[in-house]
Parts: sequence; C-alpha cells; structure tokens
Amino acid sequence: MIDAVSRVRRFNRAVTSEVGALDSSFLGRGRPLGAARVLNAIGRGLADVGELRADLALDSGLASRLLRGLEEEGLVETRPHPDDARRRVARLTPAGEREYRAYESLSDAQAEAILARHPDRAALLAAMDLIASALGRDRIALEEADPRGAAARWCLGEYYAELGRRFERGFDVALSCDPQADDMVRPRGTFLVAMSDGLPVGCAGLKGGGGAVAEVKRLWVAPAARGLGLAKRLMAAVESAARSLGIEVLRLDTNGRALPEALALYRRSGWVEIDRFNDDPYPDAFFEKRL
Amino acid sequence: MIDAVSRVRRFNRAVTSEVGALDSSFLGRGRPLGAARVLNAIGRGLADVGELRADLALDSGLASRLLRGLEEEGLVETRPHPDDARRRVARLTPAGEREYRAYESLSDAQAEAILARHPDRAALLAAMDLIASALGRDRIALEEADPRGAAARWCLGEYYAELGRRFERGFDVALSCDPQADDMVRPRGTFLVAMSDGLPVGCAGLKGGGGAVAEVKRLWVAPAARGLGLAKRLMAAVESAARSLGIEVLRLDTNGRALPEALALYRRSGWVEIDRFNDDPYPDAFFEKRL
DNA sequence: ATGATTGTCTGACTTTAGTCAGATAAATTT
DNA sequence: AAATTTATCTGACTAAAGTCAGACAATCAT
Repeated sequence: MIDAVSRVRRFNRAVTSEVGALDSSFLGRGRPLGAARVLNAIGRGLADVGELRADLALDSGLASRLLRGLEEEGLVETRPHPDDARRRVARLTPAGEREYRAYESLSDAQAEAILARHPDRAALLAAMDLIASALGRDRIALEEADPRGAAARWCLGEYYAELGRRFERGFDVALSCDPQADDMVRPRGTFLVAMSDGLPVGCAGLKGGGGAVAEVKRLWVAPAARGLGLAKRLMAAVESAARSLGIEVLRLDTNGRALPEALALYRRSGWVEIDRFNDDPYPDAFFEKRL
Repeated sequence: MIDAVSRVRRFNRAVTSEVGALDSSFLGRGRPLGAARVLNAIGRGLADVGELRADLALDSGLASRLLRGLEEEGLVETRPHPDDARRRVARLTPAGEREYRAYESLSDAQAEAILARHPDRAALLAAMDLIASALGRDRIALEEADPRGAAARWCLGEYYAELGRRFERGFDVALSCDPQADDMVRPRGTFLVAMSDGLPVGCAGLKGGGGAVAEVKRLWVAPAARGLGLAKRLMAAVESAARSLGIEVLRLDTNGRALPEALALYRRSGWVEIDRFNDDPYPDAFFEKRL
C-alpha cells in the first residue's frame, strides 16, 4: 500500500475531494454547472460558438440551449460573425461581465483558503507548479514576448535569484553585461517565454547587434518544469528565430561549475567551445554555433 | 497572473482536467457514476448503509435505489445489522468483489500512466505526497502499529535513509543501538505511526524495559508532511501512551548538529538536557522528561 | 406501555445532462 | 445556378441525479 501507484491514487483522492470542491465554485451561484461553464468560457474569451463547443466538448444542441438560457438571463449576447454569417460570436453583456467576475472571485477565494491554512506556502506552491507542469507538459507553448513584459520579468527575476543561490559569491546583475532590452526585440533579436497554462516556466533571449552574429542569453527553466525537455525546445526555437533574422553565428557564455546541466546541453547539441569573447566576471565557458 | 492564487488555480485546472479523467475510471464499465461510487464505497469497507450515505453525501432515497440496483445485478447483498435491525449492512458478493477489483485495476492503470509519462518520478511523487498531506492534514490519524509491520518498516526505512543523508559520515543502523521490536510493543512500550489516507507519514517509538523509565526512539516525519505540527502530536501521543503504561520518566537521545529541528522541539516542550546515558556513537544531546 | 426517534425504503416528482434526427440559412464547390 | 458542405438551431427524446413526503419497522426514552 506504499507503492508509487497507491501514492498517486492517494493524491488523486485528496485532490478530488478538496480541489473538486474548489472547482465546484462553478456552483453556489444558483446556476447549473453547464451554464456556469459556458459563461466562464465566454468570459475567458472563447467568443466563437464552435470553438466554445469544442473546448467544453458539448453537443451542438446542448450548447445552443445553454447559450440561449444565458441570453434569456441577459448575461450573453450573440450575433453573426462578420466574415461568415453561419458562425455566431458570443460575448458577455455588462451584467454577464459582473457575473463572470463574481465566479472568478469565488474561485480566487477558494484558492486563497487552501493556501491560507497551510504553513509552508512556498513548498505547497512549488509542488503544485510541478504537478501542473508535469500534467500539462504537452500544452507548454513557446511564445515570443517583450523582455520588459510581466512574463519575461518574472522569469528573469527567478533566473537571477537562482544564479544568486548557485554562485558561491552570489550574483549581481549590474556586474554582468545585462543585455539591453532593445537588443532582444525584433528586428535585432527576440525573447522567448515558455508558457504553461498562463504560468511562465522558462525563457531564452536572443541578443542581436544588427550584424550576422548574435548571442543567446538568459536560458532558464523553472524548477517545476525541469526534466520535460524544455531547455532543448527553447534552444531550438531560439536557433530558428535566429535563422529567420538572418543571423549566421550564435554565441553564448555560461558557467560550467555552477550550471553543469547547461554545459552538458550545449555540448550535446552541436555547440563548439571557443575562447573567451567578453570580460564578464561570471562565465567560465564560451560556445559558438554556426547556423 | 503569476501570483500565488493564480498558481493554485492553474494547478486546479491541470488536475481537474487530467486527474478528473483519472477519477472517471469509475466510468468505462457500463455503469453510471452513482452505482460505481456505491460499489467502490462498499468495496472499501463502508458496510453500514448510513455510513455509506454520509461518505458519498447521498440522499436516502437515491442511496437505497442505487443499492437495490447493485443487488439486482448480483453484486451486493444487504442484511439487517445484527445489533440493530433498523440499520442495514451491505457487502459484496463474489461477483461484486470481482467487479470491484476490476475498477481498482483500472484506477491503478491510469495512475501508472500518469507516472509513466513523467521523467522524474520521484519528484512527481514527492510533490503529490506533499499536496495530499497538506490537503488532508486534518485527517492524519495516529495509530499504534507493530514496529515490524509494513507501515512501521516503511517509516523506519525512510528515517534511516534520511539520517544517512544528514550525518556527514552516513548512518549505519548496526552501530546504533537498535531497539528490539519487543521493547516497542505493549506492555513494555509502543510504536505509533501517523497515517494520512493510507500513507504512513511519520512515526515514533516508545522503548520500555519493564521498569518506570522508557526511551523515545525513532521520531520521524515525512518531508511531505512537515510543517503540519505532526512531530508535536506524535510526542504528545507517546507521552500519553507512556503514562498509560505506568512510565514515570522518559529519556531520549538525538544529534543536535544534524537534526536541529528535533533539538528545538524537545527544548520548547518541557524536556530537560541531561548527561550522556549511553555510548551510541551518533547522538550528542540527551534529554529527560518526568511525567 | 406509549410516544418519539431513528434508519431505511417507496413512489412521485424535477432538474440537468446528453443524444439524435431533421430544419435552416449561409458559404463553397462544381 | 445547382448541389454540397458547414455552422447553428429546434424539437422530441432518454438517462441519470437529485428531491421530497410519507410509510414502515425497530429502538429508545419516559
């Protein structure tokens, strides 16, 4: 009874009795689950009725009836799609918007309640992130993002914090050559963030200078998402972005002592070790790859 | 969108879409969810119809009908309770037993599938244990157990492994004075295991010698269940068991360098530091408590 | 012994979810 | 222009879940 399978099933029971209740925040506002799910889907931005039906796996008849119910309640409006009058688009009325937000804050409150009664919030969140990333691994998408945006800044903050823990003497961004954000925005470069259902779980930057040589910077994967092959995917995406920008040679620096996984990744994916090409105090290994 | 509440909600979505599916192993055998749940509950040992109804939160009418359905299928038998003929007890027929086991192995297979597609099994299991223990913290029960039984042996194995990691030179049970199992069984002593929905998450032993002095040994809490106040509960339970056995003085030894949390716990819960009372090589601190 | 309480059952409901065979109208293909 | 396909809707169903008022017998309290 203490084998791995029993432990997964125990987790499952714990979660469906507690979190199942959390999800039932869909209830509690006097509306059946089906209608609440449709309202929620529209609130999340699933305007197109077909999309909505696919997302919620609803029969066309049922979907149509649920929509009409919400329309009669005055929460939703539908109109034909401007480009194709067979399709219909739904959106929330102001009253629907209010109702949607009411459901949202119910969910938030229940999530808060779970957190509040646990002493070690950080450990609980880390475990939740790990499980959510593991279960949703096939749905982790790489997106180009502004390096000054919220998702990128969160990743960079976590990255710097981790370097601080890994380097014996800590890490100070000011001492390292921090790439200017403009150099990581098209057309000079780019910045990629791996998103797992809304949570950033990894990033990589391509810092260009306008020429044929560019640098890969800030490769990071959240602890919760390690082991899923994300670093490899991020590097592949950076390379293909570099090609599309006309870059011919990629370079990067790293610290092999503090970040051995990174070193191993570069070595096994076609990077060649070269001489030091900057005087940044942190790195001790330098690589190049011709595209 | 990266705050704690969003992370809990993301976890929740991941889990209800994946594990929700896991739990729907209740389906897939041509029986509606309600009937499958009742069959499962009886299989788990909820014999009393009232208990069963409370556990599944069923209306009495509905419960009665579902039971009758299962009876007609030949899977369940009910009879009046021997002590109180108003109550009814249900149990599985041999066919019901087979059907129950078929559901169980479906669930097992689905749990296995989740594990199988994740690279870092140990990390995933650790995260699941942590969440299950945190959500089920109010349902962690302390039980007296045979120190040679499965639950106790699992705890002791984890305990020794952890000591091995914490002591600079590792830990070898043979070098330490390993209490004889008989000394941790009533009437000489006892052994307590903390169980969280079937998983042992902590233990403590009371090693008596027949006299008025006994020793507390093997206090351990699983990493997944730390921060929930379990060590304190275990110690309190050991003390009250000791009182019931007529013990007047409790002693224990520990290693303050490798196990600082334990030291702090003893100091703040009425234990007094005393001189070394054995020549075990591992401990460096010795305590006593008069009951 | 009587009345109240308890545990379960029955029958008559309602609501929700889900299915399916057309109907309708707009777009696409031929 | 006619035929086909597509996106949604309608109406007529069924199955499952859940509710409620009483019925009934056993037990408990006084």
